[in-house]
Amino acid sequence: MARKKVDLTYITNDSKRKTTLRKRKNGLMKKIGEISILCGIEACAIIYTPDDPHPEVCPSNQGVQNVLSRFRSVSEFEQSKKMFSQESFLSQRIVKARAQLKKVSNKIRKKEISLLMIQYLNAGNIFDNANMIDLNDISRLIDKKLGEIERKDNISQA
Amino acid sequence: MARKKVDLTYITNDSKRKTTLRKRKNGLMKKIGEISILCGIEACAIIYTPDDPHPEVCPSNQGVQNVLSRFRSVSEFEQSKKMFSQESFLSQRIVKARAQLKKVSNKIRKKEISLLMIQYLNAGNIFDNANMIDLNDISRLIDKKLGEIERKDNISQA
DNA sequence: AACTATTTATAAGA
DNA sequence: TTCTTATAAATAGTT
Repeated sequence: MARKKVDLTYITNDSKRKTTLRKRKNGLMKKIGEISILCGIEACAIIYTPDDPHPEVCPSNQGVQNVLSRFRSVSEFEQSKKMFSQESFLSQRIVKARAQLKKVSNKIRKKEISLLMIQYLNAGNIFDNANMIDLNDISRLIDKKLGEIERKDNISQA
Repeated sequence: MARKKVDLTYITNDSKRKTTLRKRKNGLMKKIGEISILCGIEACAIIYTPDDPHPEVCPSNQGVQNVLSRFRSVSEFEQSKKMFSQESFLSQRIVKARAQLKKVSNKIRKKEISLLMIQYLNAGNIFDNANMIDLNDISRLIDKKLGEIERKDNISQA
């Protein structure tokens, strides 16, 4: 919108496109802020720019930042690798039990993931930093469910 | 913006606020569409309206819809409940094994969830309906990791 | 990065 | 709610 009516097609000129992106991104983020304040709602925009491997999230909230930084610390993945190696001492019998649990936990996990996705999509939660993207909540949920299984066997948590 | 300069504070009048929300939401969604096309990027807005328990996602893509509808079908949760009951026949020994796996799988799960969050936050994937929010991908990843554990015990998948 | 001529968005009114 | 319209805001092209 300005000197000329814009036709809604991909801008092939690289510098023009980049400029337009910068300008419109700013405008968009401003609008998000405005609608949030004016209407007392939660709104969020995610813009993925080609140069930056990380999407621009607005408003930049702590919860999202936490998850991002957590992911970036690859060390966690290294830890889990080590953990796997340590498992090698387990007996065949336990392995069979695992196959059982695997079936159950796969299902549980699917529910968990659906739930997580919903919590994320539920923008009301996105901004509730205290509750939202805290993975501990998910872990607790899992613990509870696994606890249910264990209770069925009249065994307290090992 | 119009007849009067808007002051950036919460609109207390209910009907006015609702009208403004509707208008600005439309504008915002339009802008999102424009920037996506003009700049050849992926952009996404999530707006949470008080009345609707489900946030408005733009662009409404199939992947997100799938997850939402999956969650809404509560029957799935009922199914998983039944599954848990069926587990009651399991022996003490298996229960002990479970406690072991629980520790492992909790850690795995945390990685999984971090990864999922990232995939979601990575807007480039949001729009890749074929790859993104398909929970089967996650399941496959989990299977692979559990497979790794089982391999350590020289046991093929049960 | 700043500047305008215009287009676009939209607050208020009908 | 929908349409209209005056005005504010956004922004395409320019400098």
